[in-house]
Amino acid sequence: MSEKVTIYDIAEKLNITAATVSRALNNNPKIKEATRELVIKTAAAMNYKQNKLALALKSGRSNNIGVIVPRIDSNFFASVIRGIEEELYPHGYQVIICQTHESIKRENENLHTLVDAQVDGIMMSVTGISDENDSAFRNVLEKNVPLIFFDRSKHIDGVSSVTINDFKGGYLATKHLIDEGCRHIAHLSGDQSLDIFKNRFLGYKQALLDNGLEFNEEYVIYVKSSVEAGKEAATALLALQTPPDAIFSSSDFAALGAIQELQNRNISIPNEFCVAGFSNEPFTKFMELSITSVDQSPLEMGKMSARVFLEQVDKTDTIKIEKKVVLAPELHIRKSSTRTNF
Amino acid sequence: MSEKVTIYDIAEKLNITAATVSRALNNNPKIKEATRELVIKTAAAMNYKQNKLALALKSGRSNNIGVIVPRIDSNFFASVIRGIEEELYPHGYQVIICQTHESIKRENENLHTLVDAQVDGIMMSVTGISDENDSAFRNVLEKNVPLIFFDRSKHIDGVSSVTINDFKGGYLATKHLIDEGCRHIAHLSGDQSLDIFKNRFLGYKQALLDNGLEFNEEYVIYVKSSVEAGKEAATALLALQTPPDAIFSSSDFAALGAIQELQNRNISIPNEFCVAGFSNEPFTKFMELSITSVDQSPLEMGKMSARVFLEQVDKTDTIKIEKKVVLAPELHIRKSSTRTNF
DNA sequence: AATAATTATGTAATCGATTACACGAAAGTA
DNA sequence: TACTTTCGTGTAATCGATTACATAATTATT
Repeated sequence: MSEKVTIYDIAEKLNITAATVSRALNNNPKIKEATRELVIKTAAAMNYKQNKLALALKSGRSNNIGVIVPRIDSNFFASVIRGIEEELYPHGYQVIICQTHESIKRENENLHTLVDAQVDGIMMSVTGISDENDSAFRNVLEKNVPLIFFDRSKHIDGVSSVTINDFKGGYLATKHLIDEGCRHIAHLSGDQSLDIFKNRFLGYKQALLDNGLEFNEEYVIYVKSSVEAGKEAATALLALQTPPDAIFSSSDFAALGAIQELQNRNISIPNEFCVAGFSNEPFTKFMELSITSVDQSPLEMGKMSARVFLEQVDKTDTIKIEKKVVLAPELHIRKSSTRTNF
Repeated sequence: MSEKVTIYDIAEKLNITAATVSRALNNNPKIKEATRELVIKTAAAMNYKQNKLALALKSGRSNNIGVIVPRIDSNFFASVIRGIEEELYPHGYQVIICQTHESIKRENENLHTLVDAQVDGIMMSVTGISDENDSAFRNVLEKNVPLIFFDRSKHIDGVSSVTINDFKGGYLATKHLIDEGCRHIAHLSGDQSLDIFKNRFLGYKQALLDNGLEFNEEYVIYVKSSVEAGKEAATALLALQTPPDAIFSSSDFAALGAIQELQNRNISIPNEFCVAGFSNEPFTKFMELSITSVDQSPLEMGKMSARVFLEQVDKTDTIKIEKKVVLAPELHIRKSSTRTNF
């Protein structure tokens, strides 16, 4: 019942060769129409299924693509993957997922494993901890496997990327807080080895300067993306001689933590204090005190990454294409920063 | 630079045959120690990488497993996948993900594609819309591919499953609402073709009966898992002659919608009305009015599914193993249902 | 020293599909 | 009729690794 039917079985039954069967099934124009029909009919009758592994070995293409993310159970990464899968599904690619848990070692292992498995492309969000050793990336490129960074990117020749304009995102959020009347705006940033955090920070800074506000080193705190870290940061900021009256956080989770801490101290949001986050996590709009946040359009980012991959694959691999797509961030203004509503 | 090194290249360089190289690399005991060392050293020097596709073709095992879920961008499914990936990583399996978007057609396509790609196992959460045609599942089993259902399961011979005790989850949540003094408890259920919803419903019903409360057909509403559906359901319930004083929802999203609707009508939670949800989505504990919910331990569910798979793979495939693992649900009691705190 | 037993390696088939090349048959041309 | 094209199919190599079987080389046994 479970015996596999091969083109040889079909060939034997029809008294022809496997080559003819193969050609008939692949719509090779050199095959007589009658033969083609007969083969196709017989193949269907015998429940023939092409052996993808044999095809992969012969062609060197596995029809799999690999996706590497820090972790999959975050709404952002899961949404990007959703976008990738949906865009690639009609093209017959399967998506293999790998998690790094922010470990460089794991990232390198995943890169090697994917190359060894002969995936046709790799899309990834790099892990934070900077590593001078680019050998794993180089290995990918040397094997001519298209590599695309999304969101968290690195500057490596030959690698395309799909990111959002984090500078603009930081700028928009900060400008909005200024417009709401905040004058002492603090910033929760993240791992500075990642461009995304550096750029959000720079956008924040520029918005301050463009609007005649002083940039204050003390107002910048580097945190992990967690509720707890946000609480601690808020505590630290409130202990300053001149505490801020707003926070722009590079992480929605840290923003939530800060809000919780502020509320514990009976500081009224948004009247006394405004908060804006980044990523537009689903919970930001669910909260009773909904949280203003910068949307990164993860679904679109995933689809775009997939499209960039499709453009690169099958191209004459002599010409290296390096495409940089930058998506526009979108500020979602909500209660945590809307004084005009009150 | 990117030419692939094969065992033939190594063999040629050492003036031996590929068979010897293969045996040396696979620690075959029949190989002279000196030869083995020489081969291994040379392989490393030449930067040899085993061609996984060739191995897969020869062995019939791809070292890939497939995971099919309705969608990946839900915290629950993403967490299960995380668990699967983490458990399988040390064993060298790669995880291919597929989404059905609740479409039977898509589910069947995914099943066939995965079988065609010769995955070594499939783990999935079935899609709701019931389908009498089990041929896609049968195809998987006929090909001797281990199949494991998690969370949303179906009764099919030869298929193992990892679920939680949904009956108990429904019972616990309802009992808790009763203990808080609620006497008219409504229930938001889901697609009745899925066991998970039926069982949560049955648990709810049994808790009512065990505690001398009447089961009222009018109090049961079938909703989609969305905020909007929860709002509509709450509206409908409040329009009843005797409106309920509590809701046990099979979905956290619907529970949230109901809460929002109740708050809009200035109904005080939990004093006048209690609400409990299901799934323990991250946002339930983030809310200012945190939501009581039943936890399904998705990470553990994923890991357990992976373990069941590992037990089944490599077993003499004459003996069909069918394992049913039922995890215990855990009720997380929060503000939305805790009158004693007030 | 002759034979048996053991050990290490080579030969060739296999997994299933694709495809360059060869060749016979049919059709077209002079 | 004889010769060139065209068409359809067969032959056999290939992708890269594994492995049953055969054989050569070495060691053990009497």
